[in-house]
Amino acid sequence: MPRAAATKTPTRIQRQKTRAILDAALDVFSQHGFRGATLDQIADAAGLSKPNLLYYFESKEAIHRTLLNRLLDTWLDPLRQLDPDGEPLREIRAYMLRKLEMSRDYPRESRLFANEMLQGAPRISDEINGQLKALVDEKAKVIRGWMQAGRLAVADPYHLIFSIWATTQHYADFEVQVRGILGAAEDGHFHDAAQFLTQLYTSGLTPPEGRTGGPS
Amino acid sequence: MPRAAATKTPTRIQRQKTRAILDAALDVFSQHGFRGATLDQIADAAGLSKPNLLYYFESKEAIHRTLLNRLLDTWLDPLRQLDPDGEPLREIRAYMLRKLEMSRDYPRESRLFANEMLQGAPRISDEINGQLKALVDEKAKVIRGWMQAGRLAVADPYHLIFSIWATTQHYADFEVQVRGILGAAEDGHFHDAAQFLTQLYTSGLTPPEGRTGGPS
DNA sequence: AGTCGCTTTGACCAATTGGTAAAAACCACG
DNA sequence: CGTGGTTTTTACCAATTGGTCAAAGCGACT
Repeated sequence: MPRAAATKTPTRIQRQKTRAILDAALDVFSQHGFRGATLDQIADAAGLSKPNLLYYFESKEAIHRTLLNRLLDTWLDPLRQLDPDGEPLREIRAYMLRKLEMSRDYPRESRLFANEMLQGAPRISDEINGQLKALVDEKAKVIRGWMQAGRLAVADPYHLIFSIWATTQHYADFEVQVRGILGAAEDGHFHDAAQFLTQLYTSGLTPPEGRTGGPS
Repeated sequence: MPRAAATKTPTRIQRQKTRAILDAALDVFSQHGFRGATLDQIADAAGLSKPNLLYYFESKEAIHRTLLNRLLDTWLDPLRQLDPDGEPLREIRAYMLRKLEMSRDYPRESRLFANEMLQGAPRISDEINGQLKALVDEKAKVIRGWMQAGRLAVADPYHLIFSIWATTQHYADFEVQVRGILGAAEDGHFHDAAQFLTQLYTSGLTPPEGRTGGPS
């Protein structure tokens, strides 16, 4: 029984079922939050009986914890890729677009995260005050460096990052609202969003006049 | 018994208790969502017994419905105030600031709304496709008018509105995250946010060159 | 074919959940 | 100070919830 910390080699069935469970759980948790989700719902969605589900995961919380842990890694990746040696404006825009793509490709993950935040991040606050804060601090420093070098309009780098998070995740988290107002679109309006946000951040961050640092 | 549609004059006690219940319910629902909230939690927070609570409201859903109805009204107010006859850039900025103030002063309402969206808006989709859409359509047309008159940089007005919603509500909905990264501040960093967003939208929406419409 | 370990099931539990019924307590008003 | 309506409590309920347990089923390998 895999219930006590991975027994050596996970069987093919084990990997397969675990994946099905996590996928189903992502559906349910991202929609209803931790408290609002039930094991029966998850088991149903995964095509298993509840006891069978609990054969693969110790508890409801264990499933949720697993999801959150996996999430944070991929979630922070776009920011990690922000290159201190790149061209500032291009880097910011590319970061924003990567986040937007994440919202498009992983909306459930975005909503899972949002749900956790709304609840006061009871099971993820450590990571927020740890990993996440550290990474944001680091990148904020990079951005501030660019600004001080005159290669980017001066603005608070933290709030800049927040605004990128907010605007991009909005299309996943508030998808229903967007669809309600703009109607259903094949790509969920991500193309238009990308264009709008590119423009907003381009004109919002282009430095006023002469470039200090760049080549010619 | 007030349980069957308001009996004429609501007693002082009735008004008082109903308010306490709604306030407590706002706390609980905004944190845990509809499914995740329990009547016991709400009753506790309101300082009542569960049966006593159910003396004032028919059901859990009735409480939630009441909250959502009241919410939508105040929620759309900032947008309603957007004045077609005002100075475009000032109007947009003022709207953004009003929304930001709402996030600061009514964070629970913001989270209640967010929770409902995350769940797919099962009990509010009518209003979204009705009232909300109508208002947004109307104001988007106003904004597009400003853009076509050269009084505002050209951009998709819908996505502009979405970005304002996203950036401002972020400070309420993701408050834990903001606090985790920036530390606790008296005003929850709303001053800095206001400054950043003002700058972003000002430079992002200022029309490129000659003003067409305005007085000299 | 047998068997050993992995997987699944059915029956079950205690706690919690939304909600009810009726009696008791309270309160304003004549 | 009593009385009629309002408010609150006590005692319940059936359904759902997260979770357990032992028995049954299954599958790969000898």
